[in-house]
Amino acid sequence: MPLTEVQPVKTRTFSEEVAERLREAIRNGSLGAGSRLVEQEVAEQLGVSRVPVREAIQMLVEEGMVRKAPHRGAYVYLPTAYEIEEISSLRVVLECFVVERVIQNWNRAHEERLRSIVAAMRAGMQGGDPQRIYEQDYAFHYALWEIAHHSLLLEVVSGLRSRLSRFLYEANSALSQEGASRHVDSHDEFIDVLKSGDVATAQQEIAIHILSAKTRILTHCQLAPVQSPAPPPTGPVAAESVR
Amino acid sequence: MPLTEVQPVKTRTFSEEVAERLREAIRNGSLGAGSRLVEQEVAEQLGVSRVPVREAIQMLVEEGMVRKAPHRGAYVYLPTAYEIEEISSLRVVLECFVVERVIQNWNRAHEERLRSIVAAMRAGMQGGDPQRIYEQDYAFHYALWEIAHHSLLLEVVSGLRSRLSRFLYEANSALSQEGASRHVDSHDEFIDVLKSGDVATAQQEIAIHILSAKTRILTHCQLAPVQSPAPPPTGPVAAESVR
DNA sequence: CAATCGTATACAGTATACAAACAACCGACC
DNA sequence: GGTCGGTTGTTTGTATACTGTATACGATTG
Repeated sequence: MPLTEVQPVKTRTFSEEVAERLREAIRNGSLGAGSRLVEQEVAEQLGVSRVPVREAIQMLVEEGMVRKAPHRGAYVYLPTAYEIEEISSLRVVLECFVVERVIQNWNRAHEERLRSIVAAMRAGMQGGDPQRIYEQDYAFHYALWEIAHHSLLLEVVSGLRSRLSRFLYEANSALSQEGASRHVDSHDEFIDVLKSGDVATAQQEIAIHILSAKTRILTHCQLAPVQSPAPPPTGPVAAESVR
Repeated sequence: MPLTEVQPVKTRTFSEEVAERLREAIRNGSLGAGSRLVEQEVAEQLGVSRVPVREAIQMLVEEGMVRKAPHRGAYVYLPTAYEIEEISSLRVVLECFVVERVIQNWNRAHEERLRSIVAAMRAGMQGGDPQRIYEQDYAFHYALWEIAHHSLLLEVVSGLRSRLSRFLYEANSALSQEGASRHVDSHDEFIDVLKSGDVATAQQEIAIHILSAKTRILTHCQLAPVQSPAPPPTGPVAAESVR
């Protein structure tokens, strides 16, 4: 018996689960910038022991959302405007590389996949569902990364984007109706460019896409005022309500 | 009191210490590809408990030296030739970006710093010290990354290079006398190009540098034979002598 | 004899307990 | 009054014990 349609049981560890909760809490703002992540507190709130919490925090450190120093603990990190610039400039370089490879690998199936994502995005827009737009925007990029067929590139560039996720969500929510509409349309136009095989134009397009996202973040989101060389926030900022 | 030149006392945790030992063991081959890293065993051999070992292994996973699957443990990973290609192609893209920024920021002090590194490299070559050549080669790149003044770029590109470190050391050791000499000279010539401000040429040079390193690795080092979708090596490959 | 299931064993995942380190506070001494 | 030094509390770092899962091997049945 082949037993198709049967998915393997997802075996997520507590660590991953905790990391997901913390990511969510940071993204939606209930864990604001500077909040200290005290292992004991988080563990009690989520009903697990400190070990999974430690590992979860470590994951967030890798992802750039949290910083920590030995014996001094972890806290939610707020990037500076300069760091947003850094991330975006790297994204431009890497996404241009992605585009180059996508065009090399281009085929009909890829086009359909991308078109359907844009369709879902448009549906979300018409339904007034910013969350869905955000998700489909991510799906679009993720599809491009996969089409590029370069697993390491995917890892790096998706990691970069995840560093912006909490701001992108916020900034895109503030998009006007016409703005969102133009945003969605630009994706369809971008597919046309990919299809035409014009690498230079496609790279220019995606660079504009990334830089406009950066601009939206810089104008709509609160960021750290200056370069912050001081590691920990001195004040005991309460880390309330993780779930 | 400004107290420049004073570095904070580095308070290394056991985790970092263990990670360093494991890295070294992998680099010098005493932990060969496919060796399983059993937490209990490593902990006993190094005289610490399992917790620091877990964290150390996690670090190596981030660095790409080790893979792990839930409930199945960790093992030393041997990249495929394709993955070496992936790493190198990304390095080309990123180092070209580095070069662009280095030229933008170029000044006299930077030139002197790079020249002195090449001088040390040449000394190591004449002294027949391949270890030193390797170190100075790293120092050269690290200096470039710093001059680019882009901390995230530094993080990403240095991480990429660390994935190659164990192979670069091996491949560069096999360099002939004249080969090493040409290698060193090429660094001085590269500084000249940077000084001239010719971005395109500098990018071409560094691309050649990276791709020749790749070729050396592919020809001199043993790599995984095929794409390895099978995560763990089934056989209980003994993990002998970590220290 | 083959295929499948049960059972044992090994090891990662998790919980709890203890020790060490940092930071803040407070008192003493210049 | 300010600085130095001890003292205490909080929090991380580490050790140990326990639980759950995966794999292998042997038992059982057709």
